[in-house]
Amino acid sequence: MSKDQAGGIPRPTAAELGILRSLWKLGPSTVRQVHETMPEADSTGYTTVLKFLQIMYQKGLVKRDDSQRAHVYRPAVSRDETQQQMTNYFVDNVFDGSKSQLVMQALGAGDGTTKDELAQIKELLHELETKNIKAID
Amino acid sequence: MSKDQAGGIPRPTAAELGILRSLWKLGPSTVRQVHETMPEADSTGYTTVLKFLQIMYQKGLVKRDDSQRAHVYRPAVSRDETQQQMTNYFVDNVFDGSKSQLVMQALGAGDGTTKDELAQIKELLHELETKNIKAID
DNA sequence: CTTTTAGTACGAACTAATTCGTGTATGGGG
DNA sequence: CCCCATACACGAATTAGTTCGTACTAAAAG
Repeated sequence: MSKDQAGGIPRPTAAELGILRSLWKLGPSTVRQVHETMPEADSTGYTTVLKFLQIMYQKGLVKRDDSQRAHVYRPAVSRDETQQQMTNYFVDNVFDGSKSQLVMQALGAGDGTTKDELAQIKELLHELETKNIKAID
Repeated sequence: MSKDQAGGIPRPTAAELGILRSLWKLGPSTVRQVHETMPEADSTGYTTVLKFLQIMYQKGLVKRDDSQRAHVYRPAVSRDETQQQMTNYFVDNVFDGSKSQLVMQALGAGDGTTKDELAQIKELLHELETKNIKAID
């Protein structure tokens, strides 16, 4: 079962993703800042967060400025890129590669989509439709 | 970092999901059948598959009929249910709980959506819209 | 009846991911 | 100058997931 893809930056693990989410929200931050603002702040030790940031630095998931005593970390991968990558992987493994199946499942299930969001999606859908006439047909 | 949810059946791991996918496709099957029809058949040992089915049986992910010498396994969880569950978990962790963000991401990215699929989605969207007028608004 | 074959069970090795303790350095107050 | 608070590094324990070898059993073939 393959884990990461040719050349690129590896998919973050669950814990790594949690930290990336903090960084995406906070922007460049010290270990302390990340630790303090994490949802699981009290259940996770400071050095655990530190260790993850170090690992992630090695893997190339974050960049860091160590010119100050308290190093400042920032994401090396964008939120969009990562979401894209993880969604592709997810679709392949859970929906046999069918994006539309995923979309149906997500939209179909219960609540969670407001009028505005629906409108937004509809718009995107319309755009795609016109584009696809040329692309696929 | 939580792993499974109150009371219910745990999310399958990567390898377990692979086996479930086989079972969903094949229907009730022996270990041999699952093993032979797996995409990774040659790279995965027979006893590995056996072991997973045993583990999954313990966890309640599969049911089995052991009245014959070669036990027959079948999914204890439906494909839809599982996809639903895994999608919810995924959305929570990767898209901060926003289903519509996931949908946008999935639809937006490149190819992979045919005219028919778009039409299908549009239809579902329309249904939702009318329903939601009462539900949310 | 004996041998081969196809099956289950299960321990245990191995790998990946997570978590933290301990050592050590450094900058600022007293 | 010394101490304390705060920081990084890193080994190592722990937990989760994966993989397979080996032992044992039962049916079928000879």
